[in-house]
Parts: sequence; C-alpha cells; structure tokens
Amino acid sequence: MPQSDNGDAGRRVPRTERGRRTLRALLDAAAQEFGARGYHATGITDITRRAGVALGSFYTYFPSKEDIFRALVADLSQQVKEAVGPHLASAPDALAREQVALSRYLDFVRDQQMLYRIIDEAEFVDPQSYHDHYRTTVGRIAERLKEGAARGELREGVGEIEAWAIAGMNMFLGLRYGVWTEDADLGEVSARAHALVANGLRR
Amino acid sequence: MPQSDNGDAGRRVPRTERGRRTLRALLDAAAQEFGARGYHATGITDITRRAGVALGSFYTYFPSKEDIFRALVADLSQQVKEAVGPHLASAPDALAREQVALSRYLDFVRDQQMLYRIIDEAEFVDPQSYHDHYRTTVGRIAERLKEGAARGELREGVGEIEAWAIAGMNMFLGLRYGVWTEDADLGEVSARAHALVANGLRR
Amino acid sequence: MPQSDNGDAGRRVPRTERGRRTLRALLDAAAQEFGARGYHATGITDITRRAGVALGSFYTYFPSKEDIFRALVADLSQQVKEAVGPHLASAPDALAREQVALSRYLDFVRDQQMLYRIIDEAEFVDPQSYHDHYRTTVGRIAERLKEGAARGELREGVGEIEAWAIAGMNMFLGLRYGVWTEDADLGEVSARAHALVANGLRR
Amino acid sequence: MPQSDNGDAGRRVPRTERGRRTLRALLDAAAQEFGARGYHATGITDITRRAGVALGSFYTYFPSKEDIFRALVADLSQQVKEAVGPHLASAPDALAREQVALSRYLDFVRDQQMLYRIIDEAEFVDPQSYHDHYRTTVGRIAERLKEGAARGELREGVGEIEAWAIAGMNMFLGLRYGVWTEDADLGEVSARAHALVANGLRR
DNA sequence: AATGAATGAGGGTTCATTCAT
DNA sequence: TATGAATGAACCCTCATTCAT
Repeated sequence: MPQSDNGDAGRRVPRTERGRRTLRALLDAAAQEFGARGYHATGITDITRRAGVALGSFYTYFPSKEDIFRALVADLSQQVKEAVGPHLASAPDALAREQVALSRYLDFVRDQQMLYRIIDEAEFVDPQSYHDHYRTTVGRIAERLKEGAARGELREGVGEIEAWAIAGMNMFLGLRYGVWTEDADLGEVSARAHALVANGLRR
Repeated sequence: MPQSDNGDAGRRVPRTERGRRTLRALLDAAAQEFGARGYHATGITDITRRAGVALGSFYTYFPSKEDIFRALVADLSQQVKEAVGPHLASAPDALAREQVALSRYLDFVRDQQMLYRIIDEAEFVDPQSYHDHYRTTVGRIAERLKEGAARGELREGVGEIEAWAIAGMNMFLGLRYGVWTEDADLGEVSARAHALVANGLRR
Repeated sequence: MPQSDNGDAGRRVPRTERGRRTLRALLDAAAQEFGARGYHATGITDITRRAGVALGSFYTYFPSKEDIFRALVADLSQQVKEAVGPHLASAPDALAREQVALSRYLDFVRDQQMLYRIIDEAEFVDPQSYHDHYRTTVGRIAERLKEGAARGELREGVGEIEAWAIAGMNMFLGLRYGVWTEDADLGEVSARAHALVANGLRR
Repeated sequence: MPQSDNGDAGRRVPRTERGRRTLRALLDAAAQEFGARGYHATGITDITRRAGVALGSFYTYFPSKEDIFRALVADLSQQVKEAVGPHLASAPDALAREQVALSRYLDFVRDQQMLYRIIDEAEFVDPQSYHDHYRTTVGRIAERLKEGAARGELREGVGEIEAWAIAGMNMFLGLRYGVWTEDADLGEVSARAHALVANGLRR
C-alpha cells in the first residue's frame, strides 16, 4: 500500500520514468538555487530554468514553493545521516564515535555547503522542518551518549543537554570553518573541538 | 581601536525631540515585529502601525527595510554585550568567567526571545551583520580564553576554534532551552554545559 | 425544417461501445460539476475525475471546455422541452396549456436545479447558447399563444412580447421558489402566477 | 463614528480629494469593463488602465477583484432604485405605478446596458449580492402591491409571488428588448406587458 | 482509445519605495 | 517632519490544452 499519504496535494510520485527524472531534476535544482540565493530570493522560475523544465511542471510535483523546500530539508536531513552514520561503526568506542561524527559532518558541510544554508533557513521558512531535523539529529547523538554511558565508556548522566551542546558546537564549527573559510584545516578543527569535550564526556 | 565605521549607517539623525521619539518608536516596533513574524513576513506598514506613525515617516529615518534591520542587529548585538559583560568582572577566574557568560546569555535569550530570532535571521537577510555580530562575540570569547591561558588559568593553546565551539554550544542551548522550551531549568543547563567543556579548558 | 446545424458541434462521435460510455460519463460529470460549482470554478480535471477517466481522454471527445458546456446546454434545453411538451396535449385549451407548462417547468427546475444554473450561466459563458435556448423556448410559447388566438381561445394580438413576459415570469419563479426555497408550495406558485396573467390572455 | 466597518480589509474611504477621484474612476472603469467583457474576462489591469491609474492603486481602494464587483452591484442596485423610485409618486394609483416602474426600468436598462449584465452575473460571481439585490427590489414591488390592495386599488391577496412574477417579467423584457434589440419600441413593450397583468392585479 | 506528464500564457495580489501635499 | 496616495516590478500559482507513449 504505497503513497496513501496525502489526499492529492500536488500530485507527487511520478508513474513514468520521465516523471522520475523531472522530479529529481527539480529537487536538485531547488537545492542549488535555495542554497545559493536563499529561499526568498529564489523564484520558481529559477528552479525550473535550472532543471530544464517548464514552469508549470513544477506544480505537477509540488503543491507549493514551501513544499519543495520542506521536501529538500527532509532529503538533506537524510543525506547528513547517510554521510555520517556508516562511519560510526568503525569507531572503537563512544568517545571515538563522536570524534568521527564531527569529522564526517565537517567534511560533509564543506562539500555540500548549500546543506548548511538550507537547513538553517528552515528555521524561518518552515520551523517544523527545522525542529524535526534537529530533534532527530540531536536525538541520535543523545542515544549514542547514553549508550556509551551504559557501556561504561562515558560518565554517568550524559544525556540530552550534552547532546544539544555538542550539536551546536558542530554546527557552528561547520559554518565557520566549513563554509566561511575556504581552506580551513578541518582535521585540526575536529581534533581540537573533540579535545574540548572529551574530558567532559569521559568517565 | 575598533573602527567605529557604520553601526549607524544610513540612519538619519533626528534633530528634534519629536524626531528622536519617532526613531526610537520605529526601532522598538521593528524589533517586536521582526522578532515575532520574521523579516519577510513583516511589512513596513506593520512597523509603522505599531510605532503609531504614518507609512511615509519610515523613510525619513531609514533608507530601506534592510537598513532598519541592520540597525537592529547592531543594537541587539550591543545589548547582548551589555547583558553579559558587566557580570564577568565578578568571576574569580577564566573558567568561572565562561560559566557566568553562558548563564547570563541563556537568561538573556529567554527574556528577549526576539533577539535570538532577529540575529539568527540576519544570516539570510544581511549576512554581513551576522558575520559582524559573531566575529565580535566570538572574538570576545577567544580573547578571554587566551587571556586565561596567559594567566595560567587555562591550558595553553586554547583559541579561536575553542571559542567558536563554545559559542555554537551556547547559541544552540539558548535556542533549545531558552526559546523552544518554556520552563527549562537554565541553571542546570548551564551547569552541565559548563561541566562538559571545563576539563577541556582547564590546564 | 429546422436547420439541424450544430447541436453537436465539435463533438466527436464515438465508434466503440466503450467510447459511447466515456462520452456519456463526461457529459454527466460535467452537468454535475458545472451545476454545482459553476463554469469557472470547474476544471477539466474535476470533470474527468468524476467521470472516472484520465484527463487526456476529455480531449478525445471535446475540443474545448467551452464546447462541452455548449453541448450540455443543448442537451438540457432538449430535456426541458421533453419534460414539458408531452403534458401539453392533455390541456383542454390554450390557457390551460400555459398553466400546465408553468407547472411542469417549476417541477423540473426543482428536480434538476443544476439545469437552471447551467443554462443561466450560458449567458456569460456562451451567449449564443443562451440566445438559442431562449429563442427556441420562447418561440414555442409564442406559437402556442398565437395558435390559441387563432382558435379564438385567447384574445387577438398576443405574441412575442407576451411570450417573453411569461418566460421571464416562469424563470424567475423557478429560481425563487424552485431553487432558493427548499420546500415551496409550487402548486400555489403556479396557480397564482397563472391567475395573474390569465385575464390578460383571455379573450 | 464613521467607517468602523471592516478591520482594515482594503483601506477604503479616501481622505483626500485626489483619493476620492481615483476611487470614482476605478468604480466607473470597472462598471464599463465588467459590463462589456464580463467578470472573468476582465483583468485588474483592464480596470486600472481605463481608470488611468497604476495597477497598484486598485488595491489601495479594494481588497480584491470580487470586492469591487460587490461594491458595483450595490452601487447599481441603488441606481436602479433612483432611476425608478422618484417617478412613482406621479402615478395616480397602484396599477399605474407598476406601469411606470416597468417603463422606467426598461429605459434604464437600455441606457445602462452594463447594469443588466453586471447584476445578472452576480448570480455566479457573488450570489449574496444577487440575492440581496433582488430581495430588495422585489420587496419594493411586493410592498407596493400590498399597499395597493389595502387601498382597495388592487385585489386582495396579491403579494410576494405576484411580485416575483412581475420582476421576472420585467427583467426578461429588459434583456430581450432593452439589450438584445437595438431599437425596440419600449413604449409598446411596457404597454403590452402591463396589459398582460393589469386584469390579474385589478380588483 | 486512453493516459498523464508537460507546457506557458495569464491572473490576482503584495509590498518596498517614491512623491506631492 | 509627517502624511498617505500612488507606483509597478515581481511573485506564486492555475489550468486549458498539447504531446509522447
């Protein structure tokens, strides 16, 4: 039982191959444009022009400008997860795991600078998305911390507050050194940031 | 010697008492409106209506919408400084100083939630303001850290990166516990956040 | 010999059984939709959705939206005729004939309220159809009146003007008591309306 | 305490002379355009172009296209009243009064053909206006009839139903002979129409 | 015959800014 | 200085129609 989701709000779910391509092109173009000029400075025509389709085609796949933005945030949220998640397994313990997470996150932000911009702008364009993204992201950090504590690798009591603190740290470092500065030494950044909290997490 | 360049760029200086009152009313109204609905959802008329002046009067004092926003960010940036700065003197050492700074910052954010919103939105409305604000704010943190290290109260090597990490942490905690949650225990938040980095800063 | 010109203008004649069903489904759906929401608020997709066929199929049967509307008006015009005509034969004389005509017309309007709406909207959507419908309808009334006069049942001189006056009366009463009011006593309405003009028609 | 009507919906009520002129120009232009091309074929730009003002000025006075239409219907409704009402006093009795009313109405419709179109289109654009207009108009007829009956000039029992019948008659005759035909003899039309119902009304 | 993706002209509305008073 | 009418570029979105499959 697929897509029983929304009544009909903006057709969605292409049924042909061509449709699938158009949808993807729109999403990609939107990411580029929103990332480069921001939500308000980007017009639907900017998106369709870059996607190489007609204006009207946009509305075949999305009911509104806000809607594609929302979809994009969800997409990107997923991408961050996939960019970071798989590498965590290789870390020997909870502490190393956060080190890896930060490191991967910084690399990802640098490579996909629009991500930072889009997700952050969601705070003003679609607060719910922003909320959801960070609740999920930070939720993952919090779980890792608690698990680490349970295993005795981290000190007792670490939890949500520490997770939000770490998330804020990561995000800001990503902005400062991954976006604002072209050629920062992200290795040093993550090493020093990790050193800053390591003793506060360790048992 | 901080270049006193253009904190007031484009702002017309009122010569009469009435003018001064109008200017202040506009600034206050703008803070309320921008804070409540965001930059793009706020129209000049929303501001003038709340300020109790006619639409046209706006342009007597500000050349553009962006300009009053800029002025506001500068204003607020100053306010944060004044809300935090004076309390730092009472701290016995560099470590305590950061603890106090975070604590004061969280209180301020909770009391002036619009501040958070406005400064953060500057990232998209007027990146330069955002830049300036955080460069200054983080610059102050970095200086304190370096000074602490010089005095032997903190370990060697702490600097800009640590400062940005701490700033991100503070900002995110302010959002999460000062804005999103009505009645968070900010004392606990700042204590735990401080504990998280204290050992990483300490000598 | 009435020029059988284009009652079906532009309507493609289906050759298969399936085609005939689709055509009928489209016409029925269009009557429902146009009747319920009006011409401009009804989209082709509303029609095809209700008809249970794909959007594109619409254009297999009708060259344009206006065209199906035209076809519909012609259809309905025919239906009114069939709802009223057969009952006229039973009337003993010309006067009674108009009484019956009004009575049947009111019943029909009440039972098929969309009819009223669609034909009336034709005045703005496709004036020609409106014209044609009323020219025909009123033409029939005028003929009956003249015939009645010729037979000596009605006074001399009744003709077109009286026919238009009666048609307007009927139409308005249909709107007021057949559509706007749920449970009007249509028997009383037609009796009183008839009484109003009877002496003016009688010899 | 003036215009305490609507919150702020479309500023309204000009405070300067120029404003008053613009508002009037808009209303006049709208009457011409709506009357000539119909509501849906008329764009806001058609109205402003004819009024000789900029597009944006429209929204200084009306919150929406529908709104100016509504205002227009109310305006025209008033105009009909003024075109007919004053002449009624000169009629010697109730019967003559209806004769005069019809006669004046036909003249008015012929001179202001757009009136007919606009009010009739209201049935589809803004049913409430249509409703209101005819309820009022027919209400006046009904009152006159009842008053005539009370004075013994008309037969007992005439009322609402007769009023609606007469209104429909008048309206249709206006359309047929005042609008559709260029040079109809409106004197004859009103005389014959009156003769049709006179005996039905008379005591 | 049927499908549904694609098209793009056109429509109504907003709103920062200008200007005459 | 203050006012509020006037301006018009720009924007999002709709929907009848076409087209490739």
